Order: sequence, then structure tokens, then C-alpha cells
Amino acid sequence: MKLIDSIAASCPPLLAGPLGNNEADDLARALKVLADPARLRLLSLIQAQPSGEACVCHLTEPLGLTQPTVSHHLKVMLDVGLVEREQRGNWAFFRVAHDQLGVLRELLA
Amino acid sequence: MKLIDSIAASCPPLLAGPLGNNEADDLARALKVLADPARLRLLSLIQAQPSGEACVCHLTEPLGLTQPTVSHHLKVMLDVGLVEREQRGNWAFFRVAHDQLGVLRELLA
DNA sequence: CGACGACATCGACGTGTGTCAATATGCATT
DNA sequence: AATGCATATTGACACACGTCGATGTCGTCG
Repeated sequence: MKLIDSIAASCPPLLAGPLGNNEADDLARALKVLADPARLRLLSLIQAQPSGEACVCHLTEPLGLTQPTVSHHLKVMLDVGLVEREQRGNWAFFRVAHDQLGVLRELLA
Repeated sequence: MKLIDSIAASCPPLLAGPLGNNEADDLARALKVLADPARLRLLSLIQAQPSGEACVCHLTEPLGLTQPTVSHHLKVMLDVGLVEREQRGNWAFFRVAHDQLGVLRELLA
């Protein structure tokens, strides 16, 4: 199970009551994934595509980062559940996982 | 001007369009402040007080961190605008800045 | 089957940061 | 003024992480 799914099941909203160590650790790990300029730009770039999806080769140039770095960031976001991946032939297409982003948003309440 | 105020004035929601370098950097810096278990627990502990405020000496023991570390985290959150500080005699009382937290929450849309 | 293109993984490097002990600052009370 | 207490600052250390070049893997097309 992806990190954000398990947070959604176990973690109360931030200001609803004192957070335990485990809950705080999990929520912090998820927020850390989001707290990077390259990853924020990746999400906004993927979402800006008319189809709502993008492959790695279309993302490296607008970001000014190398292909391994972009691949790394996408993997990190995939692991926590912030993006979804679909392989089609040689290309790997990524979409923003709106539901999981919404989970994080609602936890800051 | 605190970081989150300037973000609120200049930064569009994450998925509204491609983020520029400066916007992504600012938003990431603000999220990084939140993406730490000690700071998340601090916010939830302060909010859990009946008065909605707390001084440093009431926060070190439930967190299991030293006083300088707690002071450091509060200063970092104060600088970006996530908490407010009010000195009363020897004690410094901190409150959660709900508005600024709301700004961050709405930017993840 | 062989070559090519897209993507993933590995190893290494530099930077950033959470933590603590030690010390400084500032207010209050006597 | 002098002492005591709450908080802030400093310096140092260990660890995490973003980035890159080099290389590996897998699917596609001659």
C-alpha cells in the first residue's frame, strides 16, 4: 500500500488533536516528497498537458534537469502515490493522482 | 513580509498551470518547513491547548526534544508565518496561524 | 537477431538540515 | 544590583537528499 493511502486511513487532520510519533513521521514523509521545486514543477507540467499525462522525454527539457534526475523524482512521487504510471510501448506516461493530493490537502486542516 | 504572505500574493494553485522557477522555489520552501515530524507535532500540540497557545516550556517534554531544538523549530515556523509569537513577561506564547496554513492548503489544488 | 531509443538504476559528490551541549540575552523578583 | 528562570543563539556533528555521469534494462523496428 502506498504511503498516502495508509496515511488517509490512519492519520487525523493536523489540528484535530496531538499527533503521535508515527502519524507525524508518516505525514512529514509525504509532505517532504511534495516540498521540492523540481517535483512541484513536474506535477504542474504534467497537469498542463492537454491529455493530462506526459512521458519523461517531454519533461526533461522544460525543467532543465537530466533524464536520470527526472526519472528519480517521478519514482519518488510514484512510491508515495502522488503520480500514476502507465507503460505504453517504449514510453512511460505519468498522470497526477488528484485523489492523493486531495488527501494531503485535507490533512492540513 | 513573511514567505507565505508573498506566496499568497504571487503563486497560483499548483495545478492551475506550469510553475515558474521562482514560484516553485518559494512554495517548496514553505512546504519544507511543514514537512518535519517535530514541527507537525508542535502545531498539533499548540492547537490542542485549551487556550490555543503554548509557551516553549510546555512543549519540550511532550515532544522529547531539548529546549534549543524546540526554540529553533518555532523560529523557523515564525519566519515563514506558520505561527505567531507574543511575549508576556518571561514567557513566549505561540499560536497557530490558521490563515497561513489555509493558504498552503489551497495552493495544493 | 542486432541496433536504437526511452527509461531505470547505480555510485558518488556537494549541500542542506535536525539535533544537541554550551553559552548568551532578557525579564522579574527580591 | 544580583540572582534565577525562560528563551534565543552559536558551533558542531551526523545524516538525508538532490543532482549528475555512467551503465543497465526493456521494448521496438529493420
